[in-house]
Amino acid sequence: DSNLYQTTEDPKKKKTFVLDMFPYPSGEGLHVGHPKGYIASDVYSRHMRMRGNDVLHPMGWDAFGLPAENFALKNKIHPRIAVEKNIKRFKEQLSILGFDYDWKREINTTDPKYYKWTQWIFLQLFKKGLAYQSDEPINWCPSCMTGLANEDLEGNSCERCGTLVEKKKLPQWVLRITDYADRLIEDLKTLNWAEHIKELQRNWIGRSEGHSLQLALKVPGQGEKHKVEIFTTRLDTLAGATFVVVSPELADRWINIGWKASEEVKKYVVAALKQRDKEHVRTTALSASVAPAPLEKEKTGVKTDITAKNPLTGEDIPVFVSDYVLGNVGTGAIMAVPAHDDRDFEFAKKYKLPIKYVVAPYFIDETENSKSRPGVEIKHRTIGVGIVKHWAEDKYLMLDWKNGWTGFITGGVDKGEDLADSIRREIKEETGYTNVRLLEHLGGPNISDFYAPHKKLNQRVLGYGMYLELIDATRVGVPKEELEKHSMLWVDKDRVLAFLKKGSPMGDSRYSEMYWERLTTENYIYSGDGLLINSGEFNGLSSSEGQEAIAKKVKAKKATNYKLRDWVFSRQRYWGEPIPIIHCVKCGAVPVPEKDLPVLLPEVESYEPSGTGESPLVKITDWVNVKCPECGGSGKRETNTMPQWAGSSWYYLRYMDPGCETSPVSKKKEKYWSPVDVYVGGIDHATRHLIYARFWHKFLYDIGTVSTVEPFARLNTVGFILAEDGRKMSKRVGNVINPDDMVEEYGSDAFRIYEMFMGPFENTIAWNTKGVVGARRFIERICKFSDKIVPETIPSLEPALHQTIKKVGEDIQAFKFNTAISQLMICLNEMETIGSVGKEQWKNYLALLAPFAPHVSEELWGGAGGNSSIHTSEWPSYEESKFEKETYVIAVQVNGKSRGTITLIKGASEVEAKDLAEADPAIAKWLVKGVKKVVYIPGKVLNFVIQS
RNA sequence: GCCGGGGUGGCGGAAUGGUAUACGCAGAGGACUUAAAAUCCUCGGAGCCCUUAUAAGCUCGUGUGAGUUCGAGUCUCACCCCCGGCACCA
Repeated sequence: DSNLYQTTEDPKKKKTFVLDMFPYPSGEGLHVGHPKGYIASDVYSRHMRMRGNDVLHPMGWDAFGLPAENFALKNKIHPRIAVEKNIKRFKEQLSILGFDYDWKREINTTDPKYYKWTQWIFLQLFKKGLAYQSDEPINWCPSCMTGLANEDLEGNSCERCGTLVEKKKLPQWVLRITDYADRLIEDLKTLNWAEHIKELQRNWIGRSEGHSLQLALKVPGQGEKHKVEIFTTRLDTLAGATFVVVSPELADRWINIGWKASEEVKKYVVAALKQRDKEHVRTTALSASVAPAPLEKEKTGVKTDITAKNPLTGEDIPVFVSDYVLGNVGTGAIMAVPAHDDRDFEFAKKYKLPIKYVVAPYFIDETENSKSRPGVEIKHRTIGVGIVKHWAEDKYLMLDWKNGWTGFITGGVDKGEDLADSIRREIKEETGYTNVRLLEHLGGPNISDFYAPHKKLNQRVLGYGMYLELIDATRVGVPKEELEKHSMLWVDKDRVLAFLKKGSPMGDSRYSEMYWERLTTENYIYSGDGLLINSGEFNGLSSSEGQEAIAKKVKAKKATNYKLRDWVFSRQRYWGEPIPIIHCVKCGAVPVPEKDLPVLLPEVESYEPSGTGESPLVKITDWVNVKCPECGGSGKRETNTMPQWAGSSWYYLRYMDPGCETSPVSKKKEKYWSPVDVYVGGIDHATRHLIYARFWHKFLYDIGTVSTVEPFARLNTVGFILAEDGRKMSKRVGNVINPDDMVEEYGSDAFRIYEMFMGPFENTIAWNTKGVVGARRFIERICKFSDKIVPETIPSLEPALHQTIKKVGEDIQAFKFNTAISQLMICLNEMETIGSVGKEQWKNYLALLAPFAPHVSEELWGGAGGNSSIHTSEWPSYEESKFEKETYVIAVQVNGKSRGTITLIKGASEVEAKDLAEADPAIAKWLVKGVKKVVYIPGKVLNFVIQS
C-alpha cells in the first residue's frame, strides 16, 4: 500500500507539486484544527493523481528552534530525543487519517545532511555581501533569552511567550532582505494568492515613495557649512514647512561629531534615548482581548539653536529635537508642515509655531449645468462662508433658498475688504442681524471650479470658512428683494449636515460640508491632495504636479523608504543550525570552507541559554577553538545559531531531490518539479515564513540554483477551527477536541468529509460534533446503497451523475470542497430516489468520492469488482450532452416576478413553452393587460413583459 | 487614520444577471417499536386575507438608500455595520 503513493517522474506527464506547511513536531499533540489543511492537500493530490499527473506530495519536520527547545527544557530531555519522540507520535496521528504522503522523501531540518545545505545557503549569502555583522541594538526577549527579528514580535512583545522585549546591543548576523524589497512587492503580481495575503506582505514591506532633500543649516559658531537630509512623501507642501524636527538618535550623532548643543537639548536626547531602549519604538496592548490603547503619547521636544533654510521660501526655520520622529525611519529628520500633517500640527500647537496653509482642497462640480465649460473665461473670486451660531441656543443660521437649496450665509469679498467685514455685511444684508462676533477662522481655504450660467462664466472660487456668533437679537429690516429669494432658518446642530447633503442646484456644496466638518472635528487637519496656494510660482498646480515642479526647483531626489528591516539572523540558543563562520583576529569573519560543511551542532552537557547574550555553545571550548581557514592562526567559531525560519526557507526544494549530495537540489529535479503548484497552510505565516522563503528563493534564483523567481505559484490558506463554544481551542480552557477520539468514534473518512464540508476552506468556523455525525450518516447511506447495483446503466441517473463529475472535479481544483461534497450528497439523494444504480455509474461515483473518503471508497470499489486500487483508477469524464433531463421545470415570470412554473420536454421550443404557460390559468390571469414582449432563456426562465 | 475582506434562515453556508435560502446541522410532525435509540417519510423566511383548520391566493423579503435591466443576493453609486492587517513610517 505504501508503494501506491510513491512519487513518479515521467517527463511526458504533467506534474503537480502539492505542499503542506510542515509542522513543528511539538509535544502538544494535534487538535482537530491541525489536520484540516493536510486533508485538503491530500484530497487535491489524490485528485490530481487520478487525473494522470505525476504528483509530489511530501511531508517533513521543522524541528529546530525555540518551541522544540523549550519543550525539551521543560521536560528535561535532550531536544533531539524529544523531537524524535514527537515525530513518531505525529506520524501515527497522520497515518490514521489516511494521507497519501510519499514517506521516502521525508525531511527533517535537524538532520545534518539537511542543514548542511541550510549552512551552504548562508555562505552564499555571505559571499554576496547579503549577510553582514552589526551591533545595532536588537530586540531581546528576556524570557526566551535570545535576540529576535522584527517579524518575531507581536507589537512590542515576543510572539512566542508574550514577554515585553527589550533593546540590547549585541553583535548580530543580519541578512540584507531590504535589497529584495522591491522585487518582493513587484512579483506578488504574478502569484495566484488571495489579495488580502498579498496586501499583508505589501503592508509589512511598507514601501513609500517620496523625495529626499538637503536643507542648509545655520549652526551658531559653525557658519552655514552643514546640511540635513530629510525624507518626505509630500514635497508639494514644502512652502508650508515652518520648522524641522530631528530624531533623538540623529541629534545624538550630531552631538558626537561636535555639535555644542545646549544642556537642555542634551538632557532631552539622553532621556529620549533611554526611554526608547526601555520601551522600544512601539507600544501595544498586552492582551488581545483589550482594545489597543491609543499609541500617540503627548508630543515632547526641545528647540535647538540651529536653524534650517526652507529652500522654497528662503526663510530660516527653527530646528527641534523630538521623539515623535523615529531614528530608523527615512533619514531620521523631517520637514514639519503643521497645516497638513496631524502630528506636526499637534507639535506646532503645543510650541506655538506658525501654521501656513499651502494646499487647498479642490472641488470640481461635475453636474451637467454647473460643469466648467472649456474655452470659457475663468473668473477668480474670493468668498466667505459664515457659520453663525445663535446667541442663546445651540442652533445655526441657514438660508432656505426658494430654489430648494439650504446653506450657510455666503458672500463675495469686495476689493480692499477684510474677510470678516464682508461676512458681517452679508449677514446684515440677508438676515438683518448686526451684532456679530467672529470666533475663529476655519482653517485654510477651499477651491471650487464650476460654471455660472447666469454670468456665462467659469468660476474658480477661493472660499474661506468662518465661525461667528450673534451677541444678541438686534436686527434691522431686510430688503424686500432679499426676502423674496430666501427665508431664514435656525437649524439644530444635528440637522445641519442633512440640509447640506441635499446639495445645491447652483453649484457645489461640498465645501460647506467641509467647513462644518472642520468646526465639529477637534484638531481638523487637511492632509489630502489639492491645489497649491501660498507657494509663489507653484500656486494653482495640483499636489502631484507641484511635487514634480518643486523637486526640480530645489533639487530634491526621488527616494523610497521601507518599513521592512534587515533580518536579524542570530539566536543565542542551542537548538539551531550553527552559523558557519570562523572569527579570526587577523582575517575577521571567515566562512567555513564548503568542503567542511556541515558544521555539526556539538553535543553539550547543558544546553540551557545563558541569558547573558552568549550562546550555550561558547562553553564548548574544543568546538569553539579552531584554526583560521585562511591564515592558519587561531580562530573561534561563531557560536550563535540560526533562527527557526532558516530551515523552513528552502525545505520545499529538498523534497524535489532529498538525497542530492552536490547542492540543495539538482538542476534536473528542480526544473521538473518547480514551482510548488499549490501551497497549503495557515495565514499566520504570511509575514514571516512566506516573506523569508520568497527572499531566499529569489537569492537562489540569482545564483542559478533554482529556475523560477517565485517558489509558491498558488497559496491556499486554511481557516482555523474554533472550539464548539466559539472560542479558541486551548488546553487551559479545556475545550480541545482530539482528532484521535473523533476518528475512533466516527471513522477517519467521516472526519475528513466533515472537515471539508463544514464551510469554505479559508473560513474560521466553530467545530460541531453533530456535523461529524451527519458526515458519518452520509457514508453509511452510501454503504447501504451498494446492494442496489444493477448491471445495466440507469439512463435517468445520467444527468445527475455527469453534472456531479463536472462539479466535483472543478470544485476540488478550486479548493471548494464544501460544494463538491454537497454535490456528492445531491447525487446520492438522486440515486436513492431512483432506487438503483448501474455498475459503471456506481464505480464512477465511488471514484469521485475516493479523494475525500479513501478507505470506504476503496472497500466498496473492491465489492463492485474494481480491479487494483481505486486510487490509481482514472478520474471519470463527463459529457455535457448528458446534463439535460427528459423533462425539466422552468420558471414563468410576469414583469420579472415569479408567477408559476411549467414542465417542458427536452428540446421544447419557445412557442411550445409560451403556449404551455398561457394555458395555465394561474399564469394567464396576469396576462390580461396584454403581452408587450416575451423574454425566453432556454432552460432557465420565460418572462412575459406586460403593460404596467 | 490607511489598506484588505465581508454582511443571505435558529446555525455552517449555496446560488455563470434568471423560481433566493441548494447541501448539511438543529427543530416540528408522522411511521416503525412495549419503549427509547437508530432508521425512514413529511414540513420549516416574515406578514396579510379567508377559514374550525388547512390548502390556494396576495404583499414584503439577501445590512440601508438610490440607479441600470424584461429581470439584481449578483452590476453601478452613496451610506451603515462587522472582521483582519499595518500604524507617531514623515
